[in-house]
Amino acid sequence: MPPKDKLEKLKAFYTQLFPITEESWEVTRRVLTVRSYRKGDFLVREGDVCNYVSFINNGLIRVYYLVDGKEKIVRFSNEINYVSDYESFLTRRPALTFVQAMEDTEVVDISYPDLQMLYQKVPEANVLGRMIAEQLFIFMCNSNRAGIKESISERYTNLIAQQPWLLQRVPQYMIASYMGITPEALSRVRSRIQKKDAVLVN
Amino acid sequence: MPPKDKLEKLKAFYTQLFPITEESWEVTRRVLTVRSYRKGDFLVREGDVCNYVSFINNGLIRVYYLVDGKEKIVRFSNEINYVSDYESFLTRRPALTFVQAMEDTEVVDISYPDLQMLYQKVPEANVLGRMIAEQLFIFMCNSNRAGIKESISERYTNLIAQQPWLLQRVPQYMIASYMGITPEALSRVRSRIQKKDAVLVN
DNA sequence: ATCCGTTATTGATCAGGGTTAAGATTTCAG
DNA sequence: CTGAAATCTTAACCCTGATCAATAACGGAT
Repeated sequence: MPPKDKLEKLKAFYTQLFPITEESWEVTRRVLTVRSYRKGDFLVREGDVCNYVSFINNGLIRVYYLVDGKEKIVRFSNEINYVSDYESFLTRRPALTFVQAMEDTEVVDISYPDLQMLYQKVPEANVLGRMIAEQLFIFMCNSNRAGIKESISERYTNLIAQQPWLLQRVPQYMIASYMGITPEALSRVRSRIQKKDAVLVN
Repeated sequence: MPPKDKLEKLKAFYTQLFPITEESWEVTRRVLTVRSYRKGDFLVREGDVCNYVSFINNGLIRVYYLVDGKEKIVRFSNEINYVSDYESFLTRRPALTFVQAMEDTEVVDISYPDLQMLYQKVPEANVLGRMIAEQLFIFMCNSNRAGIKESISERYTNLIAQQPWLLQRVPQYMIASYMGITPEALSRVRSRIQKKDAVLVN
């Protein structure tokens, strides 16, 4: 069982979503594992069946597809968030993504069998599992909509407005990949934005 | 309370996901409503807060964004599936989509407050709610991946392989919209595919 | 059968992002 | 501080799908 101080963030995350009784929490604690990754380590590789859902205590992780030798990033997850190839985790089929630490990262994770056990033994687990799936769904709706309704320069400005830490912690060519364009295209977009800003200032 | 025969498909859908006790089902039945839409009717309009999740007994429904006066279809749902602006439903914020019947359609729906009541009173409801959110998530992963990994002609051939009924029930310009391209572009893709097929036959 | 509105096809041109290549800038280990 | 690797920028050209426009095919109503 992991030490209490490593679980504080996770417990706060939970209780903010749904009140959990002390007994339920004690049952849950027993199946949690603290794990550390170094920058560059893989949590999941394409072809693995993803066996864990990981709550990030600190650090930064990216999820990407490899298409014709090129990385197509689909998600960045940082501290106080979950990360997983949740699709592979749920379906028990080989992952089609890579999940990689971009910084030294500490996570608290739970295995698939342990989570199924919790779903049976701890009633609140189902509520939490439902809410987490719902939040994932809402997040995906948002990023889908960004792809459909926004121009590339709008997407970029919105992205850095919503997740300003990306600019500090993620190289631009990965932000480009996340936006579905090449680094060159993003560079052009940025210079256009800068020129427009300059005009507005004058 | 709706007549039993209108709920058979829904009950079969549920029990296949998770066994539900007769008592729980009786509680659930009481809050279900059968509703009919004519071709062209809207279940949700942009700006409405979506108040229902609807299970489709029969018919066909599309969900789309309106961008610069143009419809961008994001989902087709047919019988034995759910439809809703689930994002608006969950967040209780105005919908950003339109949800419209493409054929005369009969649904069984549940309102937001009734579903919250079920989540509190009927333990299985949380399991079902979790599983439905998980399935939605998996579905979105799949369509995201199609957009990322597949060429347009691959997407088209996969689409009609996976959902052949689309071809019969949906005009091509809407399939194009669903694929994120113009009707003209889809028409050209189709003619290219046909030529290739012809070559293979000879 | 005919008409009209809808849907599908085809062609010409255009625009935006991809590709390639070169150079500039930043980062960081030694 | 220095040099190498990684990252970012800029420019030229290319290619795919968008746009615009005209025509053809289809489908339902009379």
